[in-house]
Amino acid sequence: MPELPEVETVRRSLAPHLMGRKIEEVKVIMPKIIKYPESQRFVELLTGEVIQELKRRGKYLLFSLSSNYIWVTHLRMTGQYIYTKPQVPRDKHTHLIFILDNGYELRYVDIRKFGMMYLLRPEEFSVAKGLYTLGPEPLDKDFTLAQLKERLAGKKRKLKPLLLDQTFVAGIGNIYADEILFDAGLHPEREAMTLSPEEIERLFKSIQKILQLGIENRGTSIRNYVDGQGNMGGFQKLLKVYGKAGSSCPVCGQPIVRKAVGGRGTYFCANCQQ
DNA sequence: AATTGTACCTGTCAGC
DNA sequence: TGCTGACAGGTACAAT
Repeated sequence: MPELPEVETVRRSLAPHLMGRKIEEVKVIMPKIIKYPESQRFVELLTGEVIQELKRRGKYLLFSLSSNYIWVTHLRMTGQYIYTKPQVPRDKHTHLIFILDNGYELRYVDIRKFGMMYLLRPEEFSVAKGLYTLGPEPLDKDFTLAQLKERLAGKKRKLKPLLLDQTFVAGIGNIYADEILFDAGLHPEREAMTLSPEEIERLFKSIQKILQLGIENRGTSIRNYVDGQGNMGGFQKLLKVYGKAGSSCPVCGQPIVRKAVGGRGTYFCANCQQ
């Protein structure tokens, strides 16, 4: 489900409620969500910890704790964190519950159970391989046009799979990849090394613009996504190509097409995107 | 080394 | 009404 703008929205919606909160109890209903350490150890270590800060890196949420441990979560397709009062009925896909010291609890809900959690010391970071190998953060100052140019050079790969590769750039998923490529006027099957300097600049600007717009609109809710308070996002109203096969391109009026590219459903305008 | 395919799960929707 | 298959905001790991 959640890509960079959704994870950032979850972070922002939870941070004010969780900062300084002590975790009084951890209830594990579905141990397989916990990847490391073993679930009993995870519970022992997390119980009594105080949440200091809530950070994001790519699509990962990072809770820094009062000890030097970091609680790492990836929501994958359908993971949600819900901050709520205990008396509110639980969704049947609630897999972990974190009881807080202020009468609230944080629930981890995940229909497809693809999500994962780790509790790591800084020197153990490589245990979460995907986090360890993450590429540059696209909205950070150190993500530059020159850097993108360099990373694209000599790459024969198609743009769509490249944007989805988290070691290339962190945080872009299937929705935003399609919206970025439409905004940049670039075909999802273009080989990366064939881009002109002017096209690379368009891609660079569209990556930042579309992700920023996604955050400003509190993410995209098509199926399951909600933030930490259970609120839907608004960016689904602004999508131009994703999920719009058969409707007309907002720029030229030609029909939007759907095609599998690198195994993922891909939407684009074959006229505007070359 | 770099791609591509497959597995992990549950739910929904279209077509018969 | 079922049933069946395709598809879904993702990535780890195996196989080429």
